[in-house]
Amino acid sequence: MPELPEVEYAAGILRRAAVGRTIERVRVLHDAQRRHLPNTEARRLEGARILAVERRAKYQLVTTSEGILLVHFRMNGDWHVGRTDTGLPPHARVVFDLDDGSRIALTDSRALGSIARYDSRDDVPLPALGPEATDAAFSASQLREALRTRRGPIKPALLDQRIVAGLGNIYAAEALWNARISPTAVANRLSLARAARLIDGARQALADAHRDPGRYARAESTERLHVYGREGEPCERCRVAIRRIVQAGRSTFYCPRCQRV
DNA sequence: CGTATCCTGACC
DNA sequence: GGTCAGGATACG
Repeated sequence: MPELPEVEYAAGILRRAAVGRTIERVRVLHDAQRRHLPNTEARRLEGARILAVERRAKYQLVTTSEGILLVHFRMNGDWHVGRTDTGLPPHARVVFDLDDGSRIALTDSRALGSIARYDSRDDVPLPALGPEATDAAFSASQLREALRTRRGPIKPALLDQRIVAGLGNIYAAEALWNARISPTAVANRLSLARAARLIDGARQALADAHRDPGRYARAESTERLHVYGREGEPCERCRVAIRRIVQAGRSTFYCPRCQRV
């Protein structure tokens, strides 16, 4: 489920459901999760009050009276909000029962996501992150500077959160289609004009998603995507067949005609 | 830079 | 049975 717009949406769900509440019970239901949040850590959270929920890139930071939780959904994570008197949702990995009878569960079929607790904000091991694509201060010259040492293709560089925070595999492809730039273009040879187009393209892709946050949960999942998952379909702009290639082990979809190197 | 890895599930 | 999946990281 999660790229940045989905994480933003999920963080809002969590904030509304949990801020101001006290955690009564924590269960960690999967070995992979237990590595991030051992039972001793989980127990420390019982009785903690949830004070704030913030998002940075695809991370969620949950401030509690007993430390900070660093949450990452990875490929499949999501929050499920329900009641403590009902059954657990499928793939519930970490479950928080709150004092108002509500229940927050991290659901994550692949169990690649994580929740970890740290004593204070300074202890949270957030990696180096570039500016958010949606940050109005993020400029073409900044992007060029960040790409200065990248001699490889632009698309894998866009997935590097140190360059731009928040773009994932889908929106990186969509951003490049919007900007009419080939995913194989050499990153550090991007002109200033193309860097500007790419930022606009990324903002457009994220804005399109923002208008429709629950999209991935529904059947028409790729309905509003221009290239992702559309191998063989005609490009909306030029009708040439969308192509799929693999870069850095990930699928890249693009139009070979209107996305030029 | 690319590749393997952490996991499970869906699909061929 | 094999392949693929929206992420990030440790490695070579």
